[in-house]
Amino acid sequence: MQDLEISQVTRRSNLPASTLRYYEEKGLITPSGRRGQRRIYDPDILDRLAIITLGRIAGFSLDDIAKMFSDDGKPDIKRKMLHDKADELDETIRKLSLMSKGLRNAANCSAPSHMECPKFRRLMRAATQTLTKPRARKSL
Amino acid sequence: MQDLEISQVTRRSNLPASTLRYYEEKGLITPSGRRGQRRIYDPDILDRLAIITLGRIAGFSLDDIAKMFSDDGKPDIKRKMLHDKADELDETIRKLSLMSKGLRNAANCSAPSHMECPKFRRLMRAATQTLTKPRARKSL
DNA sequence: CTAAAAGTTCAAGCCGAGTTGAGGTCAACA
DNA sequence: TGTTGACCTCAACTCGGCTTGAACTTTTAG
Repeated sequence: MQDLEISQVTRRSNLPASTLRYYEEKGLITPSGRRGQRRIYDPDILDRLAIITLGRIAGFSLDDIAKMFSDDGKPDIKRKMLHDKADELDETIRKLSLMSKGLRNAANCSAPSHMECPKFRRLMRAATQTLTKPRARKSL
Repeated sequence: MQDLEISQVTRRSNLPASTLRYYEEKGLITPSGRRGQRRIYDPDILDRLAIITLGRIAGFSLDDIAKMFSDDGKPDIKRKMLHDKADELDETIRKLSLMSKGLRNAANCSAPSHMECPKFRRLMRAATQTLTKPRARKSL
């Protein structure tokens, strides 16, 4: 049997069943059918879940991710959206790199209070000169 | 006058006063004093807020950020923590880069349903092969 | 002197992203 | 045959990170 039960999906996606049901409720995924009352999934679901998870890591909201999937009329709109998301991401990456650099710097700096290290502070100020949209997170 | 009123801080940090008070309550910042009942801040606060904001962008929780600031006994513990955070960040950056690449790819792909583009899917599966801690976000 | 603007506290509310729990169903196996 | 375990629904709860609102107190400009 090709199709997956929810337990298989949870095992292979590393997401709890409650999350899968929640994603379904939000319209992010759809089981390919039911066997009795039980959901059955096409193996494709795993790719989709991977994309969703990655999107979450990237800081997108579930709604944003849903939009990326949606076939909303004009494909051009979607293309543009995807590009925009990518741009957003690149900007975030830029900042994260600075942050990482800053953290390592602070770790190696011998200033009395590490976080007050002048080098570090310079980096940080530079990094925040373009204000963006961060995202709050919960561990997965 | 060297010291800043809360309104100056909000203007220069781009954070609402309510957030500043909230950060204070959480122990992330401390006003240098009060003039009457009103908080006054040392200009240094701006660096600190920049760091906090950047940390948030990077996906750290306020608690994590507080720990980065804290002078918890052994400086070695902190050094290690900072390095660990930086590593975490680098891993996130790696994934974000993949995601960005994937998005641009999908945007340019002419597969009927972009998100189902095989190239994209391959990228995504690759990207999630190491499962990490993402973070949920709110716009700032 | 007075009225508006800018602050303050404190409790309650909001949102996203799930998680938890009570109570029910169903299939399989000893 | 019955009990176990995997699944189901639905509502309620949690948690982090703020925001909002009511009620009150300065500060400052005219």
